[in-house]
Amino acid sequence: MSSELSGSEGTSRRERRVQRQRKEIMDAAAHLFAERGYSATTTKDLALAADIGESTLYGYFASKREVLVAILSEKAEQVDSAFSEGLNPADRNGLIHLADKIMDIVLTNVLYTRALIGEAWVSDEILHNYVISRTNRISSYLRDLITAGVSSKMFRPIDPRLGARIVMATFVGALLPVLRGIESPPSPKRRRALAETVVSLLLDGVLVRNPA
Amino acid sequence: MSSELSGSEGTSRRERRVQRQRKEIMDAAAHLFAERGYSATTTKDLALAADIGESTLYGYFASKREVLVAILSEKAEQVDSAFSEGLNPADRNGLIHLADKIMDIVLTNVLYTRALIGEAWVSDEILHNYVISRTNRISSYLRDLITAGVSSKMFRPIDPRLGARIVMATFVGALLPVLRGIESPPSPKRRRALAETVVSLLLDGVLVRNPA
Amino acid sequence: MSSELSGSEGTSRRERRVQRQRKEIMDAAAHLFAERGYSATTTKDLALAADIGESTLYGYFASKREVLVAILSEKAEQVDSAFSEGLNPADRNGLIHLADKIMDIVLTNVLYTRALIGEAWVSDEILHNYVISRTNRISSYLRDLITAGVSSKMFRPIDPRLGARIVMATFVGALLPVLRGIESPPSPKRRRALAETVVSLLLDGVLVRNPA
Amino acid sequence: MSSELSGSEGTSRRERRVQRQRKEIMDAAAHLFAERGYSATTTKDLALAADIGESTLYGYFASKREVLVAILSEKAEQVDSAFSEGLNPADRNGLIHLADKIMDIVLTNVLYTRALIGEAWVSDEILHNYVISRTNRISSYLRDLITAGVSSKMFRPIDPRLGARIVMATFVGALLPVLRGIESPPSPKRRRALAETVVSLLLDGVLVRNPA
DNA sequence: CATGAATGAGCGTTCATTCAT
DNA sequence: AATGAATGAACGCTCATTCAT
Repeated sequence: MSSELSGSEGTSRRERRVQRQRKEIMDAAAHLFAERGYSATTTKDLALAADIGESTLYGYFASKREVLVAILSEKAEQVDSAFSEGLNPADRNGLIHLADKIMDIVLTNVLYTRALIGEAWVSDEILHNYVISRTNRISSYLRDLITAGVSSKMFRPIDPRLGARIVMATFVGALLPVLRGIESPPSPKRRRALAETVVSLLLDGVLVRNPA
Repeated sequence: MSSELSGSEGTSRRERRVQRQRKEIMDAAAHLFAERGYSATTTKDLALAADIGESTLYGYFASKREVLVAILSEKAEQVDSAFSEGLNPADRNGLIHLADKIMDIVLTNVLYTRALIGEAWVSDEILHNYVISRTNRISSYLRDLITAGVSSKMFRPIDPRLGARIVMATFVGALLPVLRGIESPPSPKRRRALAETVVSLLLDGVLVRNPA
Repeated sequence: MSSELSGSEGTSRRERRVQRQRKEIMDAAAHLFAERGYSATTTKDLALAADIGESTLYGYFASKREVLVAILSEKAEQVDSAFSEGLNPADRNGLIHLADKIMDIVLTNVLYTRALIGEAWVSDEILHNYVISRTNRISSYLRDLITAGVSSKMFRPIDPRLGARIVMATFVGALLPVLRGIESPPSPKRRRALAETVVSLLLDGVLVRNPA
Repeated sequence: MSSELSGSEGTSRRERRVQRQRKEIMDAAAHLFAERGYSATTTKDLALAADIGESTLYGYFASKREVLVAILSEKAEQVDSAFSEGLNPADRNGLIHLADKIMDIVLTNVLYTRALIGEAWVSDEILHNYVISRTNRISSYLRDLITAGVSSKMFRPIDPRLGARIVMATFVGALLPVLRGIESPPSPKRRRALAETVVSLLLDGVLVRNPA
């Protein structure tokens, strides 16, 4: 009956409150980091946005940079776990689903991703730990896919390396305006349509076939 | 006798010297802004890199931000003049040439572009004045191209808006790693090959045709 | 039944517990104050060393400075009571015993004394209340001793004021390295030997006598 | 005639001004460090005392600690150079002169020395670099002196180590009240008298000789 | 009563900009 | 025209103390 007993899994009420507060700070911070960049965001801004005293921040994070790292790490975990479910899209529908999923992950974390890219643009450490290590996995997956497509004669004989790069480039470029905040995120419906168009374009090209 | 008289066309020797100094400062600044971002670059850094006193800076620019604006404006002019020569690539070779040219412009100004993107990522003012106003023109051109292609039955009936976006996305995404400094710029030869592959992929898609 | 009633003499069980806790805090604090100084010791350090919550401290002391004052007052009491037993060393053995005793008091309270000196070095209040008021008594005792020695023709006619000062200086200087932690405290045996040497040197000087 | 030429030794007018300003800051700082200790002195205090802006400080010193180090290093140099002139006091007058000299050095640098001791009391680094390295040299010198005195049968057979320690202790203890600011520095005359008494006491002891 | 959490005040330090020369 | 020196404002961060539980 006591509060000690009420937490059955070792996460006491206090600990949960700490986690909630951390999350609130991280959300507010992601917002600011995304909007004006890490360097240009002050701890005063963070405190104000999270509605706490400036020094209270340091009860939850050891430094301003730790807030950034916590944000990015959390996001990284989410992305990793999302991709850990096997990706085996051999057909057109599978590809569309994959494209849709990637966009879903990015778009439901717009702020986090925007902050990530902003800092990765100037920090090699962030770039390698949180971007390249992730994109390498996707790139590797795409290369395998293309190689399989080519050897099964379904695809024209293109360089898998180059092909993978172009596919990724297309997605990255397509998502940038949303991440930057120029465009509002597409509805699930429009997202699906975009995925279909991209996949169709990649597979079929833009030219009319069989100009019989 | 005086320097006033020696320059008959308004660009006196003194003025030319000022312009040369401004340019040197801008080059050094572009380097630093690109590498570590505008916010994280100090005026001391700028002065050191340009080999002048910290206060001398203010003889040439009204503020640190003015240096950034000057850099971006100069770049914008270059890009605009590059695109002002009519772009009329109706055929495959014209498209390849266009792709090559865009990449050329970006890649011969890596530092400037990197600095531009870095700051446009956080500043709406920079974004609209120096990025969107530029991309809109390219986008508009691509839409026209696609519309023409579709109505002439050369292209499959795709949404010109979406098509233009995807084409641009592909280029942007492909150039990002070079801008960020992960990859070294491609040689003219490899650049041409890349342009050909991209255009080929866009036009023909990846699937084998005539699975007759 | 209540704790109020259980303690018939004013020192209830609770009060004893409070005193014990205060003592524990003071011991931990003396350690820290001695090692790094009062200013450089944080209340967090104190709480950690005393194994209590940071705010619990304020249940036992009104402020950080109160902890210091409590430490010094306790030490002052000990010293006073140690000296209150009459000091009447008229002969060489008595002097040696006195020297030994002073060193004993200081050395069994190294931490306290080190903290005291450290703070007295910068705080006039501490200096006068806890150092000078104590040293004056010893000084006065020594002056009497010397005066007696001189008038009984046992000592050469030296200024008692100056003599007392030099004797105290010798002891203070000799103990500093131990207080500062450069040297480990001497064993009782070595302490006695030191006392003998000092007294011998003071009484007899270093020159060979009667080289007759 | 130009300012370039006026500085004949490479120390330009500017450089001299910088050195003067540094010195002024160091003097003000020594005062404050001596009075309230290094930890308890803020950069604001320093700036106020030196009558400059708080940030101006950093044009002359890299950090608050650098100010301390500069003060102590300068003092160390003075002491070293003072002792570098050979110390060869074989007779009573030589000893008195030595004692007088040591006191002179310390007393003409009361503030510096007080700051030094205050910080050496809590910082091992300061203690070893600026105190022990200095005292070791004096101690070594005194041991040699005593050894010589003993082997020439002028001194009674005492342990040179212990003897040196006691001599130093006497001086240190005697100077402490002045350093701490309890007593004003003695006049040269009184200083000489003190030196004579100390040496006399050390050599002859306090007891009357030839109690025939 | 003990405590983790919160915080205002202030710390040492940096920086874009101005000023005196 | 060029600059070293100066600085107010603000930075990221710490700390003695208070408060809610």
